[in-house]
Amino acid sequence: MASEQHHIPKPATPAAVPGKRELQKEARRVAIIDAALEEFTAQGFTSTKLDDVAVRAGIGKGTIYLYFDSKESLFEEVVRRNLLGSRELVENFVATFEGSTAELLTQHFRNMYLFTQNDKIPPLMAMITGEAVRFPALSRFFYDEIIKPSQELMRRIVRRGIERGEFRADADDLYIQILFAPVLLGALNRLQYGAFAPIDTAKYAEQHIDFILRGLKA
Amino acid sequence: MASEQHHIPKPATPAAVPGKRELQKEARRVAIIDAALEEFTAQGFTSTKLDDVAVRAGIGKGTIYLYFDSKESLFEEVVRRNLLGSRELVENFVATFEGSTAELLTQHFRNMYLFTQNDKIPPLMAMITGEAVRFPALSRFFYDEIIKPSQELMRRIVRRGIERGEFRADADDLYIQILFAPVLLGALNRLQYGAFAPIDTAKYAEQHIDFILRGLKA
DNA sequence: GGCCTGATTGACCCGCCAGTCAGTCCGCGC
DNA sequence: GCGCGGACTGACTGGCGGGTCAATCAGGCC
Repeated sequence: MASEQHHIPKPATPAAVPGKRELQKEARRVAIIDAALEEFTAQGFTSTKLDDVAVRAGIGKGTIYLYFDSKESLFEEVVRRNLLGSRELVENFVATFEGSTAELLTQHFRNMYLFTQNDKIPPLMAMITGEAVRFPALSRFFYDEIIKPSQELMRRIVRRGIERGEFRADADDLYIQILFAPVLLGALNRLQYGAFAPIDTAKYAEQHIDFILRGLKA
Repeated sequence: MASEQHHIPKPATPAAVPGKRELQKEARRVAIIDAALEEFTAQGFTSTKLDDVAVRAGIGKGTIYLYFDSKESLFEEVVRRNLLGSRELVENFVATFEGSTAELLTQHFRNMYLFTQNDKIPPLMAMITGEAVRFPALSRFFYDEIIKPSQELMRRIVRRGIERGEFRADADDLYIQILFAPVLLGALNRLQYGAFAPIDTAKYAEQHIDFILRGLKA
């Protein structure tokens, strides 16, 4: 604070030459988030010790605080990183699909099931559900970023089917959650009861898709 | 004891001192469980302080330990008390129903929706989901006592429909979760997103029931 | 009233852990 | 190779909360 910047040592083209430290920083950040995901999903938010996160990430605890303000903000970042993703990709797929809407719906649901097969996802969902009461802001974020767009996309598919005469017209105001629910619940069930009541996800998915098509057809 | 301030009991324990200690004990037990339910569902398991439970129950913290071994066993008892219940009643209703299976199914689902309308239930479900990782035994208990019987009952209804020629025969090996899921997810959704994305549960329920009947009919 | 016994209490103990910061390390520019 | 400054560390602190227990209270009985 004693001096204004009388000497700017910044070298040329900082973007082109990341430098060892720059690379390190992003790698650290990712390592912390990954480690935190592991710990949070295994222990739950409150029971997770930042010491354990640090050990898993191979760093000292203090370092976490160079990258994140608090345990809470780390948690939010974990959710953000792991759930936001392929939205554009999926929307594009739906927008450009050329076959029948039944096929589109089938493929779309298969994709969703594939997504929830990722081992990280169900524990994350469970955690968000469990912590929802104490993190209403997180619920809101989750709704705005994941749930709502997914519902809108699904609604678009249903409308497409109606317009083409494939689906019954009064499906237009159907609560989209009714279509979705088995995907999400299936994921949670696998997590909670999978050990002693295993589910054949492929069969489950096909039955579900078949069920939906029956329910929607004109 | 010179400066002993009279520790007149709180508003609790009015003049009513008719019964014996036995009655008092059961009442205390219930009071603790009720208070714990409130706190657990509002704060989550780990964040709930037994001091707060005690205050809410109008007793001292030490008293909780006269009735329960630990915070954990109190938690399990809360779940037990609030979710086990009307099983016989419901099974009897299904067993003796005389109308069409479509009517039976409709009524049964309406009952389930009614049950999940109880304000205690969704937070409890959310909590169980959230704590599942750390309490696998609770998951097991929950599955054996609630999920499995519910699924078996539903399966019986589906079979009844098939036998009477109302439902398609190949619905027999359908994953029952697919039918259930919207009920449970609806409850969780109301809890998590109800504040900013309200759901008309009655309409949701009717749409869901209609959807299921379409999916099942012969 | 006096006494016994079991119920109740809440101050206290103690381990735990989020968050801090003084000290150390090390890449980088010169 | 040298020293600056940012990156990193981990011992430490402060408070929190589960669980305990010595002290106290009160119902029941004579």
